[in-house]
Amino acid sequence: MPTESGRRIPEATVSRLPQYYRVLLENTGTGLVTISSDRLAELAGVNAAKVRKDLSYLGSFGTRGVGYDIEYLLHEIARELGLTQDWPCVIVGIGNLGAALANYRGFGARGFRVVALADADSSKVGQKVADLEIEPVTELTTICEREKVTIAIIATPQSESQNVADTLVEAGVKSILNFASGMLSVPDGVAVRKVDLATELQILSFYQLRNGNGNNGSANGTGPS
Amino acid sequence: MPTESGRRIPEATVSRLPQYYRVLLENTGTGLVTISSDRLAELAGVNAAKVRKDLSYLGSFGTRGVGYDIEYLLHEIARELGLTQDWPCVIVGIGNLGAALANYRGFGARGFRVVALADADSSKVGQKVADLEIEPVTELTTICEREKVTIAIIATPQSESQNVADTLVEAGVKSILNFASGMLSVPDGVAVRKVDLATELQILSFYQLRNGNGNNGSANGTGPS
DNA sequence: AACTGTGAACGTCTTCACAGCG
DNA sequence: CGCTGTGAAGACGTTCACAGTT
Repeated sequence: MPTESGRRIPEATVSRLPQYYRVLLENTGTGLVTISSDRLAELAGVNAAKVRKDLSYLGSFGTRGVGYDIEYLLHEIARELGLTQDWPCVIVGIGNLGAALANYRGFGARGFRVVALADADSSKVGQKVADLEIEPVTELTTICEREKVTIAIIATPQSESQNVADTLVEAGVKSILNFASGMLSVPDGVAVRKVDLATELQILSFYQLRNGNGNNGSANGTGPS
Repeated sequence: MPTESGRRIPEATVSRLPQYYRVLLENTGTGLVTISSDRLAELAGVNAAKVRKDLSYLGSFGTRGVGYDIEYLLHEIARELGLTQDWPCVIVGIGNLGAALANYRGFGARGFRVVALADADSSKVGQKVADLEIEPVTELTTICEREKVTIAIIATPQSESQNVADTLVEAGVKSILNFASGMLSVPDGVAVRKVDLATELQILSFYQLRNGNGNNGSANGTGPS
């Protein structure tokens, strides 16, 4: 895992930056100019020391005795996460979930525009979902090039997911969000994040058995308050 | 048999058990009776030592020189995860995502039955989705009691999510899968897992910027491959 | 010989506690 | 004084390497 510059940001920190970002966004327009690590921690549901350490990886732009300038911090996090850029996305597999994702307005931060939809089912091809026409998955390479796709969302059945991923990688896509249940093999340099509903439910099931235990998964997760 | 006193299973292990379970399921009916940690690791996309250590927390039921009996292992993992039981689920918030989840056949393991749907929008109440009639969210407490709901899925806008969670907790629900973007405050003893699409995309965006970096997320979390 | 089970080493993440600055 | 930034300690997770078992 090569790191290009001296400033290596731990993975755990990266996965929390979006939470801080959201909290900060919700605090703009409230008249508040600064926010303390304590307050930010409370709103994001984490420990204050963790907030300070996380932010210190981006540089030290808090003011002692005062806190962090909200606007400035937002800007810095956005820059670090690449939210100042436009990332055209394609969704592959327009079933229930794929269609819901296509329509999902809550993709939150701007910059993630769904620019194309693809499906293997020829009876779906040509239909419109969220103002986009579904294209045949056989055209995936062409689509990625035409739309300069950088992020792909796979919402196909698991049986197709590896093939789709291979095609995407071939077409130069470097980031994949995978909703299919299996693991994807991709070359180094391609990032994959997985969202698996069955897995989440099974983990909850475990903690349900062990009740009275406030534990939960942390990775993406939420801590018990 | 190993030390059997403290059977505490690390959280990281719990979050991988569903993956092993899925892989094992896919290997039933292939004539194979046993599987080695090496093979299981390869299929699950993890390190073999990790597989052995993870499974050793459940007890030691591999056979040296041979591997693990697939059927037996499946049974043990299912028992540990509580997949032998029935967990009635309610989905709150039947928008695009909630409806897709209601229709989602891929909830994978049996046992997670969606038994009720609720929404705050009165124009949706009474409509049928996935053969279930949408009920008013004001009835949530009644619904949970009537259906003996153990797991709730929140797919409402963030603004409603905390209220919904409070009601669910009040009604005795101990496990929540949260698709809304914010954090939920819940008492100890209630498990929350969060799935946030915007967060996932933002994390991918980060690694997109730092390209050439072979990093990726693991099951839920973030773990370099 | 093949493979598991596990102590020990190592690396990463979290938390504490306080020095340092405004 | 209030709050950040951070070294150091500790908890947790992963990986190695090999003893032990069939």
